[in-house]
Amino acid sequence: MRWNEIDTDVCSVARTLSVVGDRWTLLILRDCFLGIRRFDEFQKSIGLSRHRLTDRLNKLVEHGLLEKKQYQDNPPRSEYLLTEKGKDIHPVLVTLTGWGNKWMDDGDGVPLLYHHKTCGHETKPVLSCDHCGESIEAGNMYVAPGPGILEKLKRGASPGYIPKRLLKAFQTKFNL
Amino acid sequence: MRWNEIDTDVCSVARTLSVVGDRWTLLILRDCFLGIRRFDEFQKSIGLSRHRLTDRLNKLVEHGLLEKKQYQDNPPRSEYLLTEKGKDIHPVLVTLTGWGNKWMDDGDGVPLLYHHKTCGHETKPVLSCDHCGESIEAGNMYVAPGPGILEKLKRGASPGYIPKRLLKAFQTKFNL
DNA sequence: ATAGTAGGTTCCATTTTAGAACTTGTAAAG
DNA sequence: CTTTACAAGTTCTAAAATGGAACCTACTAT
Repeated sequence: MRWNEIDTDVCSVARTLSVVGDRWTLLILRDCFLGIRRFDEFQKSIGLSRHRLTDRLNKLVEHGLLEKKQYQDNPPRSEYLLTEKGKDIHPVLVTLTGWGNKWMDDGDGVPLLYHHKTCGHETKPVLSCDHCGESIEAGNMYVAPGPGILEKLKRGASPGYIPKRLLKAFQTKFNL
Repeated sequence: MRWNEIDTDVCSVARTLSVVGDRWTLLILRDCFLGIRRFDEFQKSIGLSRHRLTDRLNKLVEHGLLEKKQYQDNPPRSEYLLTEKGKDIHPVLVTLTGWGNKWMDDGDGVPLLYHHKTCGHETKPVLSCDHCGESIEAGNMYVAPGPGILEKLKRGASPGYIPKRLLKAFQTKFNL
């Protein structure tokens, strides 16, 4: 399978990765959250080739995570700004950072610390349930088929990535 | 810059991506959380070439996110199990899923829904502060230099990705 | 007149990847 | 006792993606 086919997978992880799942793209978005907006700033900050950067920025604009805005006419110069869709990537960067802070320390300690304006303290963001507020971990949650999968199952197509035993459980439970 | 150099970057996002930031690796981990353990299951589920799969699984074992465990001797057959370090990737997958659910719907609705065992309800996990419990968003948090960056600044090296204005703010605030 | 800045594009050598075929060892089916 | 299937890889080759350097354009400052 080619990478550019995974955006049609019936999986939100795969679909998200089809947009941000290549080398560099998440680093570009990291930079955006740190206030970087211009081509050369991205290039110096990240160190990828100008060639790739052009391509990645264009893709992010195409996908609607960044907006390209001309800030002067002559010569034409533009900057790249996060859209609502782009800003929504923030939790992904926060969880990636959390893992790196915990598992990829090089001995000098955590590179950057987060502070929460609301309470004024240093913070290690954790996932919690939007319903009850309690913490969400791999062990206290489970997945159920959503409309996206049920729709495909009804049409006879089964999303390949769902393990057989899970699929059977779904079929039994939902009479498919 | 080559991709395999980014693990030395003074940034937890970059360091994390040096492990899970290529095509396929996060899909392999997604499968692990769905209960997949064996080579052929991964291959059928994800559809990447066997060649790549071998390589990715080996890297995940090398980095300590998966453990390779022989479950029969003759012929030798093994399965890949999540370690503690691997299980800690869960929040990353959850936030990626959240973004995909919101922004990459193909019209059929959300593929998979999360349920929270603790409260019994469907849940959309959100990030919250481990100190006060209130929500964490891009707008109500900020970054400060941690020991990892301060250490490098004292040695005269400045992590390239920090924007100049942010670096200056750090230097003023911390007398560097 | 020369150098610098900003935002690219073009070219080529190198690296990475996909896909198919092949391997090894066992067990089950005809 | 020969073929087929399964599991987990390995090997090979063509195609695609990438990094790095050089080039281009249109100003501005020295």
